[in-house]
Amino acid sequence: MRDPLSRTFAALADPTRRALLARLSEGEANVSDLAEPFLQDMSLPAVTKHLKVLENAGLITKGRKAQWRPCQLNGEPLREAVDWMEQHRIAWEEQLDRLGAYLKSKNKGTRHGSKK
Amino acid sequence: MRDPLSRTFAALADPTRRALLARLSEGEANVSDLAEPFLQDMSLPAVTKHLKVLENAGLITKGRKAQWRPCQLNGEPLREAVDWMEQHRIAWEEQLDRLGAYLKSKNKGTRHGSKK
DNA sequence: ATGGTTTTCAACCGAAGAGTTAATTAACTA
DNA sequence: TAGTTAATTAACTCTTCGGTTGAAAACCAT
Repeated sequence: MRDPLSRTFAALADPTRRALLARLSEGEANVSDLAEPFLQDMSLPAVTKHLKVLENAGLITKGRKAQWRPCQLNGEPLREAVDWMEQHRIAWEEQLDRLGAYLKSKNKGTRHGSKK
Repeated sequence: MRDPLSRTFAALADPTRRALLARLSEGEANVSDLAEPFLQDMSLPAVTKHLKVLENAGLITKGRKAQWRPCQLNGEPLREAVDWMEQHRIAWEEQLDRLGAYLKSKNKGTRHGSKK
């Protein structure tokens, strides 16, 4: 079994699941509501499985109202994933900045980039 | 073949690959440098494959210097992925805000939550 | 040319993913 | 009780993933 961050990213690595999340970011919805746009492409059990993946990743929670399962988005895992990415993306940008500063300082003493 | 966003998330859904990226966010490194911490857990070709996945996702670029392949992080796909996530995470938080506002307004007229 | 490094390629294997259909569960409704 | 709707489970197929080992490629140094 995988660590939470891996499960989050794996869950996001599928366009159908991202579309489900996008739909849920507009508000709660039942399984059949969520499935409706996909039923020409895949079966209902396929959607159920996708929702299970999202649930296992903690990205959604499923309630119960009679025979319906109202699903809600849960943003917390998203925040953690964003945090991980930002941390390294920012480090990457700092590298670029240092490179830029280096190239600048290299041309400082020696006028317009004359060699040596 | 998959869309770029899916490839990015899929590439991030593995702890080895995230560790490789973390290492690269501190600066450029060769394949064998990158592989070194993992060689007790897996073979060198396994690391090569992971790097290939990262490269195909556009998260790293590989240069060549003699027989070495200096790898660099590329943060752009990270930014796109973060954008996608933030967009929906924020929508989710606005839901919470609306819910909070609703609960607040519900208790406005009727003193301390008396029921009807 | 020979030999040593660094890295990749090829072929294979088992496990996990994403889909199917058919059957089942769980709740409501007449 | 019988029927309907919503959703899940089971069993199966096919593909992709993550790893292996062994060989090959590419480059440098003697």
